[in-house]
Amino acid sequence: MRYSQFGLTTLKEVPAEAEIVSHQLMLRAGLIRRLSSGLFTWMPIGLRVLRKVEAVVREEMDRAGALELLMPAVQPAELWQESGRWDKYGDLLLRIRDRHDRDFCFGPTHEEVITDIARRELRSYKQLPLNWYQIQTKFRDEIRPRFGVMRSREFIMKDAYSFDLDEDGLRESYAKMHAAYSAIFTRLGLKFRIVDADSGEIGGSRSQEFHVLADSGEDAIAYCDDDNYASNIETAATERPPGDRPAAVESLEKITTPGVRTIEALCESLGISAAQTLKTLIVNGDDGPVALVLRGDHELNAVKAQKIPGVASPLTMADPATVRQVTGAEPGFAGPIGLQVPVLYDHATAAISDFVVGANEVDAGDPTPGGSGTLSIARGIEVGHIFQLGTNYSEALGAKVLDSDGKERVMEMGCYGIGITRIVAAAIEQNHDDSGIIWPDPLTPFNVVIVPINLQRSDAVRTASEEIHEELRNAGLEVLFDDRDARPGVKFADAELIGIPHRLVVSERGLANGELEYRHRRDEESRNLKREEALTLLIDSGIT
RNA sequence: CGGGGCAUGGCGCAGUCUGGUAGCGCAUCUGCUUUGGGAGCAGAGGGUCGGCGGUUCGAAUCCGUCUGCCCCGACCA
Repeated sequence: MRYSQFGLTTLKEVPAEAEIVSHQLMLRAGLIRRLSSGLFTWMPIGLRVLRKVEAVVREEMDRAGALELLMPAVQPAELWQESGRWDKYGDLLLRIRDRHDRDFCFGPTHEEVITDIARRELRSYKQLPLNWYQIQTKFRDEIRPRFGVMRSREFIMKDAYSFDLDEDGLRESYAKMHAAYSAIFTRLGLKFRIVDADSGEIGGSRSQEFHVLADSGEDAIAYCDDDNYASNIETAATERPPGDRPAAVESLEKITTPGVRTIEALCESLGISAAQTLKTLIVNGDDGPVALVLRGDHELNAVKAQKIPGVASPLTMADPATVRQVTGAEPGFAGPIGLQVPVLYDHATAAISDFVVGANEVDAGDPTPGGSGTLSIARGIEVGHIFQLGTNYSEALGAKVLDSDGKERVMEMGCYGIGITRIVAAAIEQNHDDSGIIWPDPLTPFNVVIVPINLQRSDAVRTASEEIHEELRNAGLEVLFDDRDARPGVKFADAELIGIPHRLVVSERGLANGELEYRHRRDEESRNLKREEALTLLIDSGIT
């Protein structure tokens, strides 16, 4: 591709609307342009990346035996009423009315449609197991779209739905998708974690999320490299539990928990449930710090908390130094015992006894965060989610098959999503430097960029550049040939901004020695290589 | 939806408080020079200052109203 004919415009300055680095770089490198809040156009260079993601996903889904289909983006209200979600889904659902006053929605997900297909198409257990998937544009009317394509309203998702005769089958289908997802994110060159998640409103028994690790991630996840433990840090708010507090049966006892800073880790190491612990949060109050004590499996509700007299509004957490001063311990080991500041207990704590709390002590042997064998907290971007749905939808819509005994059985369903558009942003969050994007090979819009020096004046450079362009293309590489009449600095800067992994500089100086200058986007220095050596390096590098 | 902010040429901004013929940088176009890290000189084009209404001799500027966008929160692939 000739740069002069590619219509690519890059931005030198950072657009004011972009908060996080991936959003900034996607705008600057010309991958996307915003149309309206949460709506983006994928420009040619961005679309190339998007297609790469799709291709990998498609290949691995096909390999796992899933079958691609394409469902309508617009769905009739009746199906959603049948599943009960027309009323339950809320404002996230974009509702549309047609000229006959019939209600539709722009699909935010496709459980209803696929279940409808299944009940029409599937009659016998012999047709199972079956896994249908599609790569589709979804719409969720997000309350607050932000971070560019990371949380947009319109987005592209790969969603798959498995159908099995029984739970064993479902577990097998689920395991296959688990493996396929791992393969996909590995192939895309992304650092990711699989975390146990709450299955949320969709329901079902088992659910795991695939998170690409990035500081800007919206979810906090706790993980341990040693035992593959990982979990999303999630929340639930409750009413005051009924009944009286059971009498304590154990006496106060001090337990040492080196390196254990989170409730999850605590429960794991002690073999208890989070509901049997209390956590103590130090927040800023109107007159100095205040301690808030919650049940360990609960999350602080900031809106409620800041309405409490004495608690500063808006709610802010005390900084680590204050926590140390108030509790005499590192953050993570705070407890309500013996504190000299006001201590407020959430009503849910009133109903439990024999609980575990922080003792405001620090263990000398605390390993550093991220050290091997200890729990770490990272931020992650959720790019995939797999669920064992069970019979929620098949039951509601009556999706049944006959088993080998000729009896009707409601099918067991699983559903499996991957945020295609979000992956592009996540990949950039993980792969960039001060100059711009650094594409992993599987995602890059072009494998190699040719930067000729003095193209307009040097016949030697022009001839050589054209030949190299041709040769690399014939070898199956995607080549961006920067044939613009621009100064070298401009071309270098753009090549780095848009993140092409391999760069070849063609200059008179080099050609005189039969050499090209090669530099990988991650390299500090460039290398002068004999022309054939350079081309062979690219062609043989397996980047096609 | 609650709280905060912004809206001036394609992008980034000044001008608004204190009303008086709209400006800067980048980008774009033309010519000449230049060509290994975002060139120089000369010239050019491009803005009903988000919309509507009001105050005023006069409004980007003051008042009202609507719309859009961004940030914080609940929600979420």
